[in-house]
Amino acid sequence: MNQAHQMGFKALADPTRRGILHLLAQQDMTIAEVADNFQMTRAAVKKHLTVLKDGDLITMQSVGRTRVNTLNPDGLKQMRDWFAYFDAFWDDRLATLKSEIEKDIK
Amino acid sequence: MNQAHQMGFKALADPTRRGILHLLAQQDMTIAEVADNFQMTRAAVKKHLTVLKDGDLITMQSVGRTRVNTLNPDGLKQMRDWFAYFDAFWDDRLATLKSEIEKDIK
DNA sequence: TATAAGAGGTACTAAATGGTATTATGTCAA
DNA sequence: TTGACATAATACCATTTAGTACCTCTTATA
Repeated sequence: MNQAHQMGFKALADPTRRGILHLLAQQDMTIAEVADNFQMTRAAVKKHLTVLKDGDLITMQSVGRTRVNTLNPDGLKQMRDWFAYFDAFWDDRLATLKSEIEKDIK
Repeated sequence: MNQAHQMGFKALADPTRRGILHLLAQQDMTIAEVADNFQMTRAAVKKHLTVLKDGDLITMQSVGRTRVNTLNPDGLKQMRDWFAYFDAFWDDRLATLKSEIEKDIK
């Protein structure tokens, strides 16, 4: 359950990888095309893509001799859903009520 | 902008820290109380709390000789909102449409 | 008031993990 | 077969994590 989020959150913890996700949100890209958008070697970019794949945030598909990387909406959605645990706090009125109750208890 | 998320995502990348957030969602806790819920030293837990604070996910308030840690809903909300960038993908119909269009292009 | 105990803060260290570059090897289409 | 693309292995350096030890500050009490 919570363990499923570990790879995903680790993948999101790097700014380069979040940048890659933004790129792939625009269009699918090969490794070389992704690498063109960053000042680092293709090998380094490839490892970031592997981390994103392990985090289930993208998928890879071989097309001829290239490999196309595609955003995985399901994986991203699962990450977003982790925050649902805190839904009770989003509503300011509920949060205020909660803190008032806690004050009374003390 | 995006930089603001860096500390937050780094804070969420650790399972212990996510566990701490779940604890604090139940009730505010001192450092010692948080540490009682994990099999690691108080010093280690304290460091995790500092990371969470730097990520704006919790707040700390000194009360006498104790320090009370409180969940920061605003910080969590900002993290969740990062995913809004991908809103176009949540809707399965849009995603399907997108992939169909791409097929046509190829 | 003096002092001991409790809570927290920090510096230092060691181990583990992560990021990148380099180099070498493999694969496939023109 | 050549060149573009991809993968694998290695090495080096930076960062992260957790533990130990010692420090300050607050509170309680002899």
